[in-house]
Amino acid sequence: MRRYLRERIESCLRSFGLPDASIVPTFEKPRDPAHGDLTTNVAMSASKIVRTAPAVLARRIIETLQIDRTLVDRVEVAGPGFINFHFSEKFYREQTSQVLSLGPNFGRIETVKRTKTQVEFVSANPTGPLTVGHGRGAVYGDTVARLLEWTGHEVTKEYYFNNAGRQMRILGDSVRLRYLELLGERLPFPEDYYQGEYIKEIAAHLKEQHGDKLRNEPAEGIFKQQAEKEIFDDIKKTLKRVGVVHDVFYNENSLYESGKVREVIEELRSRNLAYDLEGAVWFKATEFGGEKDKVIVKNTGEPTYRLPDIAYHREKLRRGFDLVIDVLGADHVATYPDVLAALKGLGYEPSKVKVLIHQFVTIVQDGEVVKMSTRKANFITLDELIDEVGSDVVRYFFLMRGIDSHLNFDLKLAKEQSEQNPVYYLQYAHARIASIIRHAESQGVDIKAGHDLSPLAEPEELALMKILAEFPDMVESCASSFEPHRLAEYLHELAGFFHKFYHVHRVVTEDKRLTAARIALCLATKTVLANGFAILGISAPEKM
RNA sequence: GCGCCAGUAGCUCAAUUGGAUAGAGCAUCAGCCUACGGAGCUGAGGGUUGGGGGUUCAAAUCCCUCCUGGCGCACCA
Repeated sequence: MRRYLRERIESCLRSFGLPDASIVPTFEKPRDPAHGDLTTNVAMSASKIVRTAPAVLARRIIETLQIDRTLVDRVEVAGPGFINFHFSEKFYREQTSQVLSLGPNFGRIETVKRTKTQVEFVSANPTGPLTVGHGRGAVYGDTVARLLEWTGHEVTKEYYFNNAGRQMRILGDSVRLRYLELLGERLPFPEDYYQGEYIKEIAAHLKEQHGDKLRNEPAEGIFKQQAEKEIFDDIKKTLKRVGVVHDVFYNENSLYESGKVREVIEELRSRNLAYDLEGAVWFKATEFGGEKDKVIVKNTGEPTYRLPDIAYHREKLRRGFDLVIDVLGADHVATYPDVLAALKGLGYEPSKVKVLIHQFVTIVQDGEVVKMSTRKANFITLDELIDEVGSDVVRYFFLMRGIDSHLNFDLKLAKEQSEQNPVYYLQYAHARIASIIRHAESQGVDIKAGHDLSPLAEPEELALMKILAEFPDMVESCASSFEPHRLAEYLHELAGFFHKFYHVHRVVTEDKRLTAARIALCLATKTVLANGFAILGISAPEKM
């Protein structure tokens, strides 16, 4: 509909002698329903170019405008120069029919050429269980991936990790020390080692399998391997519990083994973007507006994290992705400008990389803020959270808010209120519809009969049909702005419109025509709810 | 000191990305069950959008400045 109106108005502007693309009309849904179904401010933004008062220009536009009057009832100029469009009931009935005929695909954009897109998220190294903070990134990244899949992207969900390096060495040694403790040795356990219980469990498994034969094994051998394996298994299991499954696990080590890291250094050197100083290799970040140059290889010969990050992102673009999305926590804000700068320096298009940063989750338990640190193991794990409130609540809770805001997660409250969590408001609407349909069937109503929607004319029915029609635009706009929380809000509103409709009107009555029409409306609502839930990754219960 | 994010109702957060009278959920108060699910519906109170300046037809939204909180500012990841 937006596209149609835009095209009509553009042709109208052309007839006034305005060059193409000098003004692109945009539409929005007015806050106040009295202002119509869609509104445009085109007359206000064009008034300067045409040197005409906005209201006068708006009037000229609607006089010239040629549109299908069976779809649009009324066009009017209002306020300082808005042009408001009031759609016809026929239009909304057609949209609702669309929902029914497209079913689970309503809202999906089918394009001939799908954009090849990668979403990288979670990417926590296997040093411990996922925290609630990881959970936010996991659920958010996954939902962005789902939104993109719905809007013409071919999506690869990727997890980048590193099982080498200092932290993993410490992890292996932590397990070794716990293992030796189990063998009865009394050894000091360093404070900066991994304190969590899970380390002891891994050590216990090793003792079960190998007895005391590992007494003289080095930390980096079997201890580290076992730790990595068990922890990674747990991470994947946890992710799966909240519906997150990655397509690719990309190991940083492969970038060294294939020589990709070395290539990057050499290429940067040959482009005069890297130089040696005090035994280290530096990247000229200042060439790209950075504050200072950055070390990419330490004087020990070891690369900093920056270098493989650059190599990895270069590989992403080489792999042919048109759009690369990185979901990062706020603690990584400082890292990506260097990567983007290096990509540019290497001749790649940095605008293909979109970095989405989510703010931290603050856990509040018993009125106290719990600081999270994997090493100190005083965190609430994502797994524990799922145990407490369930996957649907976890996902919805994380998705309800914009990623820019700090998320205050009062654990006690989440546990106590899980019965009346906002997500139930949505799911209840779905279950209620399912129940109505069961009831209708028991009364002998043919659910699959054709849908003649013309008996629907009550305000609550029209309001419901209107909001159903907005779903595709909503999905598209949430996908392009990477903002799932707006979809969550939309679904909340939709559920509200349904509850109101239900409260005022009885669906199954003696009037067969009306019953059939209202059942169709119910089915359409159920479909849109279910489609929205599918994007958010929450279940659509038939019963609760 | 510098950079990024935020500051909106008692609390947690929205606000169609610059639009018309700033909205929801909890919480508080007052109502609604003889028929399809009351996990619902209706209504009330609650605001100088952190402060101040600016930009324009229009600012919670953009710019400047100050205040407060979070996260960063490694030859850690």
